[in-house]
Amino acid sequence: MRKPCCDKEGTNKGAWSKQEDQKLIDYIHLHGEGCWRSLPKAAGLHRCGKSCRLRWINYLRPDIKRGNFAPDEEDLIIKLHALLGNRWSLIAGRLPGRTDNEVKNYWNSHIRRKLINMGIDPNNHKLYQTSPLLPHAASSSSHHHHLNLDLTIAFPAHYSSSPTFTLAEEDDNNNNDNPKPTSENMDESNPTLLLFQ
DNA sequence: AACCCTCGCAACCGCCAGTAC
DNA sequence: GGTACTGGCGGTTGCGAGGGT
Repeated sequence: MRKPCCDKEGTNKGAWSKQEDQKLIDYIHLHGEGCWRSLPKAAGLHRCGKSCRLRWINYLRPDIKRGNFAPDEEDLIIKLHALLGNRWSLIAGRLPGRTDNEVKNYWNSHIRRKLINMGIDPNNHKLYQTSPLLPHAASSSSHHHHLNLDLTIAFPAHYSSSPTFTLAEEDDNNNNDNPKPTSENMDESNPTLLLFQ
């Protein structure tokens, strides 16, 4: 049988040093990604393979876009989250240069709070029935999420500033863990999902 | 100046599906 | 066919920075 990916004894943990980063970068430039189990030893790193993978994927990869999220990126995250839920890797896959960890962190630290302040429940993207912040939200919510009859856009009316897009092409190619909504499985409160059939 | 609190982010942990043995 | 390992994912934690008192 194979050996475990790493023995926890004798491995560094916590923040990466510049030297460790450089060793990892140099090794991957020479040998490419993959085989994370054997990489630490081969690269001279006292790290778990998993830790190396994470460091590379989330921080060292040359194609990573760093810095603030643009408004359209934020918009897209909100929309994708409304469709996919907390499937950060899928969401990040649609934002070039962004990692799932970054998207997840940005959601939890910025967007989530922003939606709450707008009176929107970040879990289901519906307006709160009763909001301490927006006392009038209860009356307006019944209009918003039950009467979204705009079939050209797949999101609730409170996301109206956003551009339209479709997931259809990827679903056709590979994606069976994101089954297309059907009249059987769709949420009746969200009629717009029918667009993806 | 010192202390406390909050926030953002990097990194870890545990779980799971796929797959090698 | 069963077991163990790998790679990937989402949830969570912990630390450092910055702001407030």
